[in-house]
Amino acid sequence: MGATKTDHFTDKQNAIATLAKALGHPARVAIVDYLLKVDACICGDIVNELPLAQPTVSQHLKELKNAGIIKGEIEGNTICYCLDKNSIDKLQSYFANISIKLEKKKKDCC
Amino acid sequence: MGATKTDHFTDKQNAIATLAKALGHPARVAIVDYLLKVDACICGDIVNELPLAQPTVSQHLKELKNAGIIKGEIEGNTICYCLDKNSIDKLQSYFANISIKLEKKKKDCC
DNA sequence: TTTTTATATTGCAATATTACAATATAGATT
DNA sequence: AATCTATATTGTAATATTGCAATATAAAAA
Repeated sequence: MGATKTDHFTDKQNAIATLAKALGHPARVAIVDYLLKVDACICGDIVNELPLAQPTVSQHLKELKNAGIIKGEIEGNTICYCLDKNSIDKLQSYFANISIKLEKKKKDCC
Repeated sequence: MGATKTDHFTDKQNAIATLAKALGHPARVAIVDYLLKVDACICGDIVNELPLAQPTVSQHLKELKNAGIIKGEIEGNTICYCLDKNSIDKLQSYFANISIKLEKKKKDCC
């Protein structure tokens, strides 16, 4: 017990959950916001932007990368991290679809 | 250590993280999918739809409710759970906004 | 009123996450 | 080559999450 029962759900459900989970921490949302704000890929100063120690930031970046929210390559002693539009679009369309279905429904009982 | 440093981030970042975190588990995504599929609010049979024990499902429902993804009221020995369109829309517009900004960018270095 | 039915709560064990100090790594600079 | 700089990894402690058995709760049905 304690481990998520991933194999009992559909691939799509797991995929959405993985992406959502990656953004389920304010530091990682902040990283995404920062990547958008600077409008660039090379963000060597991201550690200075967050109220967290360098290893912690590195760990959060790793999780975002593992989940597919960002992609990045090592370039010497700097890093090139970019948002992966494909993943963002997956989330966007998932929620847009829900929203549309809720709009049609209107049986607003709660 | 171990606790999330919530107070170091903006309210919006925390709000998005809370909503995303709630959907960061496939069982909770499955619950959302099911609420959409049945197109109704009263979903007493949700326990039978998931590969999890009743207390576990109850706990996931509680987390979805705490995060604001669903709203619900107790009605006798059945439950009326609905998706909260407001929360879904928050997520949808957050990701739509990111997507639009990424579209404009085009400096696809990674 | 007793029983049934459906959901919630409690308690607990297994696992995962969060955070950081210390250290490693590797390209850039001198 | 030695040093600097930026990021990654390791190890570890604190906390959170996941899952379920056992139990509680409360309205409905008998």
